[in-house]
Amino acid sequence: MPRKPQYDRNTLIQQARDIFWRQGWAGTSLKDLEKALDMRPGSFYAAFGSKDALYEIALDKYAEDGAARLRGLAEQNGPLAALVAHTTHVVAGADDAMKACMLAKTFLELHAQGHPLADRAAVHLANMENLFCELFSAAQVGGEIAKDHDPAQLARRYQSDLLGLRVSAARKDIDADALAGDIAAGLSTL
Amino acid sequence: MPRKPQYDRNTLIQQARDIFWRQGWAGTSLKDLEKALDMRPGSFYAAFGSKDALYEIALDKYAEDGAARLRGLAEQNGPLAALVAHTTHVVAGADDAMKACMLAKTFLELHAQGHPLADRAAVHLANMENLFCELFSAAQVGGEIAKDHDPAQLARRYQSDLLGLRVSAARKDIDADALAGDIAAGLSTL
DNA sequence: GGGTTTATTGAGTGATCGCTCAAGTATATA
DNA sequence: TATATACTTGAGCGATCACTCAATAAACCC
Repeated sequence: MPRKPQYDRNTLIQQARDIFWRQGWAGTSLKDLEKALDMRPGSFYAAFGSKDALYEIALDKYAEDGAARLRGLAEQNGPLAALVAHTTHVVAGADDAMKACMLAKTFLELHAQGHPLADRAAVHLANMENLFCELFSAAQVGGEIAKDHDPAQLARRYQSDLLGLRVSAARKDIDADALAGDIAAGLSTL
Repeated sequence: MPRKPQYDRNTLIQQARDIFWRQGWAGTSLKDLEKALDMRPGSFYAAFGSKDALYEIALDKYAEDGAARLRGLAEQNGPLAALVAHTTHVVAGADDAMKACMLAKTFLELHAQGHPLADRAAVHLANMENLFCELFSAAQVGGEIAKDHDPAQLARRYQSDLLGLRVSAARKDIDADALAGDIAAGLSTL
């Protein structure tokens, strides 16, 4: 009976994630999305419901992919090496505007308006901080870092450092690799 | 002959700076400004020319006031103590959304659009980084920190840490004072 | 192939955006 | 008090915003 959609939903979500990530919430119009996804308004709203709904899907995908990637690194190379590798990886992309964290950008843009997406971004940030905490704990258990540190404190500080790095990395007058190296070096002295 | 304006221009700029700082560029409509400044459109455009022009004035004031404050701290307490005090001061305000740096918020929001205000914010960030560099240099000359550091590297790292701190401080689930303490403590071990 | 179901199209909705301008008002000098 | 010179007002401009919906086209089952 039915007719199947022409598009691949997952691809569309990835494209939407990238354009939202780069341009932000207010900076991305429906015209931008229609152009990037090659969809007409009717199809768009049939598929996703609203701009906000798609943003939420894209934000969730961003957070899930990031966490999954770090978990994969930890399984392969151990917790501390994963954190070190993660530090340099997050600023390795080509697009400057996408070096900054989408969660941070979303939170900063929408927090003052009380927008639900800001709360959701904050939850994702907290989850990521918890993952960092787990990895620091595991690194302690494995003897990679000294026992006299509080993993939660290390996680809070590391996430803050990462956010700063990723804001700085979006600037073209900052040597992001050197800055990432400084932060990664700090991890190795724990 | 003429008639003097009812408002105090400097006060208006401060109010505009605060609302832009909190709500961002796209998040602040002319209606918001008219309400906050108690001005009708005609007066607004006679006084400032455009929303962008006022944002630029507000951004410049933000940057100048911040730099002047830090310079004052350095003259009173010396360069290193100034940096330590600055760290805790920037996250001491009451409004969460104004704990994040206005320069960073502006840059992140407008960079991808190629908006001139993003470039201006980046210049202000670079100027602030240079001021940090001067203070680290002075701290070295004064023997407050070891000689084997590169002041420019310290400045880059410190600014990045500050930006991360100020993003984190906007979240209500983060202990900003503790995080600021961690960063300030790091300064004292140099 | 006929009938059903769903995807797709694109003109068009009301609301809001930043902004203009002619008319009115207040203050200074003469 | 008369006149000149601003400042202030607010209705309303065209453009763009996110979004809707009736009409059309395509793919499936029988």
